[in-house]
Amino acid sequence: MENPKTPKLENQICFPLYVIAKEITGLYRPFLDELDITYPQYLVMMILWDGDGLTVTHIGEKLFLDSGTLTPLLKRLESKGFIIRKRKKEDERVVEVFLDEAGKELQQKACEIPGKIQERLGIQPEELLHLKDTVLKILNKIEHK
Amino acid sequence: MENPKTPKLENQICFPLYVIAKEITGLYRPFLDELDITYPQYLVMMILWDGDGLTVTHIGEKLFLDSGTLTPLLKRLESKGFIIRKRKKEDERVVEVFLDEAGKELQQKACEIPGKIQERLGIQPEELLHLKDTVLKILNKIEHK
DNA sequence: CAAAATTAAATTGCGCACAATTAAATTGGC
DNA sequence: GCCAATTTAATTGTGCGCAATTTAATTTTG
Repeated sequence: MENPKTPKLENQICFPLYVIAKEITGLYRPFLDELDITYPQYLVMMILWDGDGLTVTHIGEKLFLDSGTLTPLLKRLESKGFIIRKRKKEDERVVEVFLDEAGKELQQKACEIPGKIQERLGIQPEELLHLKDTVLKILNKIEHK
Repeated sequence: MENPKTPKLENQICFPLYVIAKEITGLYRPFLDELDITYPQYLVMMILWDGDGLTVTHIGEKLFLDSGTLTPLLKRLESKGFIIRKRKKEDERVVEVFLDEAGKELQQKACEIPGKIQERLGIQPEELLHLKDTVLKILNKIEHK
């Protein structure tokens, strides 16, 4: 402990972010358990509810994930009947992802989640928006270097 | 997409937090690679540099991690010579964690990291402090319910 | 004191996250 | 048209992260 420059947990900015991300996904867990999906799977489903037929690469760009993470995740969603993976005819390298029936039904059930989370968080929406703005601004800086 | 309450990625507060936590740990990676440790291992080492001899449970409370995560992580740190795990004589259930020689040497090398990260982030320290305050405030609310 | 309850860590099992490599399809250059 | 380069997913391997269970030690209780 001689060196005054020794990194300390309480000086870290990344650590609180790492913790809060874990804690908030923990808040989602009971609700997502009922839908039989995980938080990363929920992220994928949200993208597809907004319009399906996206490629694995495109989903990865939106979520900052690579095929090493997505391929097995998508296979799990497919095996549960939430999505369908189809190789594109014009380019057999590409896999397009579509909603399956159970995935469309899931959408209705998922509509209750945001409200429940907000309630559980108990924080002013403006404050959350401000936090989000700050985070997005920093993310933008990190990405563009 | 009929239901207007359908959760959307761009409305999520958790998603940007999840992304920024991943991105910032990504910034640490090249520097931590040189020390042959991961980010979670770095968190443990920071705690020990501040004073060693803590129990697994105590470390877990500081990092919000359980023994299922910590036990194998600590074994990896031990096998690399950074720490030593010792069962307490007065209570054999308890494992206390101490710095080993390589772990003390690591401390000196690690002192350069915070500066390099801050440089790479290129963000005003005040802004980071404000972000941290906001996150800690929200974390406090979540914890105490 | 002995049985029950509690506590601490380890173990098991599953699902990310990511680097590195591989396999297959497509594109571009000559 | 053919070969090299590129692109897209999939695969392999390692390390978290967490729920659930197990094991062992200690404490509490009757």
